[in-house]
Amino acid sequence: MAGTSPSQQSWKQQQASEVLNRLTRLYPDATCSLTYESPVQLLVATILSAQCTDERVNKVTPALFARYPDVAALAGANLGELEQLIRSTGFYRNKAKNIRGACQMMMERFDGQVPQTMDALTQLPGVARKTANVVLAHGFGINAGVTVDTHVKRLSRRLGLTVEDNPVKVERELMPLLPKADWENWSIRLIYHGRAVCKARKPDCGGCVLADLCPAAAEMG
DNA sequence: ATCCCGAGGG
DNA sequence: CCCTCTGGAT
Repeated sequence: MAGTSPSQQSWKQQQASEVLNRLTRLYPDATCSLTYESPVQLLVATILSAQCTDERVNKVTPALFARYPDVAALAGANLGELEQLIRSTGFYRNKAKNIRGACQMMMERFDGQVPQTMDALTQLPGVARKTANVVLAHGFGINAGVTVDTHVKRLSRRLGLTVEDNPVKVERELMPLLPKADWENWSIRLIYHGRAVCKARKPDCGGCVLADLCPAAAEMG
């Protein structure tokens, strides 16, 4: 909603800044934890990461990329074989169809390359803003938006920065709170912290460096 | 709002 | 059993 007062917005900016400062000290070397060697491999790994841990994605991608290493190979993949290679990541029928379909579209419309704009990337099947933001930021160094996955949404809500549930609305609220150069730093470190401390089910507020400034910490413990 | 979907934890 | 994991399309 557009009912945010200037003082509330100012508080959110300071909150976001302090959160990022502390998490940067805690996770100084945080990076994308998916294994890949090219933009298309990053795109495929990111599609596979939907509702699945990156650790599990990294278990299937070595064999997957050995068999289908690039856009052309993936565009011509046998669908059943592709499904079996990625089966353990879940949603494997949709993911296989989307991976092959995205690579076929890249062959036909994008010169066999992974496109480098939000508009083009989100035309690919199985690619919306979250996946596109990851590819743009880590594959090409382009800060197009804030990557909002399940962790970023959960922590941003707990920290009092948004009450939205829709990831696109969460992203729209987060973007003005941070300098563009910090957008991906924000997402990466919230993901790290969400995995290790601020877990969905049983958050470890007692061991959290953000507890004193987190509105949700008092209620949880 | 619902579906896709497997694996691991509690 | 239930919930969660770097979502997206219908």
